Amino acid sequence: MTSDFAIAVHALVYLNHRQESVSSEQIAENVCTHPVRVRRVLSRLKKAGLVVTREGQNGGYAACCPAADIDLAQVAEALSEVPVSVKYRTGDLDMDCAVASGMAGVMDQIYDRMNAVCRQELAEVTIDQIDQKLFPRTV
Amino acid sequence: MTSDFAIAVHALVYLNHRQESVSSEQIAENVCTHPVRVRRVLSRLKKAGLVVTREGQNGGYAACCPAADIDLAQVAEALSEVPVSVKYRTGDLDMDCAVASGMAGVMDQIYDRMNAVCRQELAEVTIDQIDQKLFPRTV
DNA sequence: TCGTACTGTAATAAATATAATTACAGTATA
DNA sequence: TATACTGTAATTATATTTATTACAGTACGA
Repeated sequence: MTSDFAIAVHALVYLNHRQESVSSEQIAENVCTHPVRVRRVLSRLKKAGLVVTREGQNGGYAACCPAADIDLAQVAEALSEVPVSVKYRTGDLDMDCAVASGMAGVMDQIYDRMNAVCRQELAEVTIDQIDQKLFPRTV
Repeated sequence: MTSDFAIAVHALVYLNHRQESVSSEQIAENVCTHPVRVRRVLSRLKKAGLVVTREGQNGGYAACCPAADIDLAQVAEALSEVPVSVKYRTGDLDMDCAVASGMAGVMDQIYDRMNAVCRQELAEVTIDQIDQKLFPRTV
C-alpha cells in the first residue's frame, strides 16, 4: 500500500466533510503534504469519477457522490493500488534448480491471495463510515 | 511485506529440499542475493526455532522440523513482518480539525484489519505445500 | 474579454529506505 | 589447532519516495 492511498482517502473524507470546492493548497494543508502531490493523486480520482474539479477562481476539488457510495476498494482501484507488493524476486527463472527458478512465481501467487482478501476488507469500508468514526453521531 | 520474507521462505523451501547442512554462500547462490543477507535473515529464523545451524567445517543451516509443520504465518512472525505497512501518516495529531488529527489513526485500523486477514492467508500455506508445487508428485 | 486563480504534469532536487559489500570476532568441527 | 563456518557491525551503493520548482492550459468572474 503506498502513501498515495492514504492521501486519497484523507482527501475524500475531507472533501466530503467540507461539501464545497477546495483547492489543492487547502487540502495539502489538512493532509500535511505538498499541493502538487495532492493534485497528482486527485487527478487520478477525478479520472475514476470519484471527485470533480473546477478551475478558475474559487475552483478546486469537490466530492461528487454520496460518501456512502464510495468504498476504499474503489479508491484503491482508481490508484491501481496493490496492498501487498514485493518488488524483490528471489532466484532466477533461468536457473536449473526448480526451487531457484520457481520460488518467485510461487511467492507471487501468495501475494495475489493476500491482495484478494485485502481488497475484500477495503470494500467493507466507505468514506461515510470513516466520517462517522471521526464525527460520532449521538443516537 | 519486505523482501526478507521472500528470502526466508525461499531458504526454508531450499533447505527442506536439500535435507542437509547448507552454507549461507550456497543458499545465497540459490536465492540470488548476498551471503550476509542470508545470514541476517536465517539467524532470526534460528532464534524462532525454524532452522538449526552448525558451525565449523561442513556446517551451515539446516531444516529442523517437518516442512508440513511450518506455515508462512510463523515465518512472518519470526521476522516481525507486517504485510501491509504504510509509514506515511497524513495529517497531524495536534491540528484542530478532526479529519486532520484523526485520519492517521483511522487508516492504522484499516491496515490492521488487512494484516489480520493476510496472516490468516499465510497460515494456510506450509513449506511442504510449496515444495509440492515446485516438485509435483505423481499420484 | 481579460486577468486571475486554479488544475495538470514534467522535470528536478532532496530525503529516505533498501540492498550489497567489507570486515572481523567468535565457535564448533574435523 | 587450523579451518570453515555463523553473527553482526559498519560502510557504501543503489533505488525509491517525497518535496519542490516551473509552467502550460483553462474556466471563472469582474
